[in-house]
Amino acid sequence: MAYKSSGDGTPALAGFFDDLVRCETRLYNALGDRLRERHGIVTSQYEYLRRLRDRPGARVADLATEFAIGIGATSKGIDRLEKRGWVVRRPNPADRRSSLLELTEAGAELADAAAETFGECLAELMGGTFEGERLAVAARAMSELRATLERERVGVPTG
Amino acid sequence: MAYKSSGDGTPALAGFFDDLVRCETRLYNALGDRLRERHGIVTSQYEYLRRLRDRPGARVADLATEFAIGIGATSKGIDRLEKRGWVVRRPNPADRRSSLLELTEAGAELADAAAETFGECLAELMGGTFEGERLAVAARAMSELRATLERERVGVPTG
DNA sequence: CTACAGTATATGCCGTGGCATATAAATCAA
DNA sequence: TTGATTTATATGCCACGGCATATACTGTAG
Repeated sequence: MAYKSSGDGTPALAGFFDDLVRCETRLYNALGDRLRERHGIVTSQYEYLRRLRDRPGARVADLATEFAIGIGATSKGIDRLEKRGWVVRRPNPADRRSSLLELTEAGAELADAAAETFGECLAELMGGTFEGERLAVAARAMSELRATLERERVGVPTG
Repeated sequence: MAYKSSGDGTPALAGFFDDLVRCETRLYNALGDRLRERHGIVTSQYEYLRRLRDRPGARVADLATEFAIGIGATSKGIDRLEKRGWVVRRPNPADRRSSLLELTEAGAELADAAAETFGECLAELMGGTFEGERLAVAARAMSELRATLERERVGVPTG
């Protein structure tokens, strides 16, 4: 009878969600502060760059699906990176409606430098609390939750 | 030598952070969809209402600190709830610069109804993956990480 | 009491995302 | 082929948060 699923407001799940949101907010803010001061980008931009560095040739829709944000927002996000000279849209030979996205040389260099900052900062922020067994357990849980949410297409914005 | 703290990009922490952000985004979106259709509010507004229901008399700055968002944003968020008749700013007898925030009767009813929706939805979304021991372990980890981040005032916006 | 530093909040401008819609291209039906 | 439908993206309008600043008030030094 532990962990009732309703009626009592599922306090365990609600508490977990609350902690999840607060951790995400603070980490995202803190990483953004550091990335901004060192590289002039924010966390969401770092995520685009890293994704395109690791797997070039993605389409706008691929990024939108992965980040669970809208396609319009993704298109505008790529516009901003393109204007700054870090990303290029190359024609997609298989489908002229879409483009294949790639980092420019400057974009690749920025992605590498920002990844270094990102890793350092994350280690500073979480290294003390999260290491070894605790990190492994929490990471596995979040990974499986993520897989479930993605499989069921939970929380995908409209456009 | 496991879990190096830099150079290799701290893959374990980076992967965990990535999963954390994706889970948060999808859950926040999905809860917002449901709350919007049933009650005409979004997740962030639910969070204000629940907080004020559970602990009335908070000031704007108290909410900003708890949610790790700016004071300006919090003030505007409360404006919107006040315009809809769910929250009132009462004069603070101890300090005329600030107000004490309370739910109206309509606000309290909404908070209760929305909490029911919120709990149900969360159970649908996470109940399968997260129960029993796994939930307990992940919840403890996130709770301690949150406590650390709050203690060290990580990721607090400027204004 | 007065001046001044500090605090709490409100407001303006900007960037970013959601949603609706527009446009172009691919796909399908006949 | 032609027209209808679907798909992929771009764009416009709105809501919301960050940051800078303005305003009102508090506390303190003299």
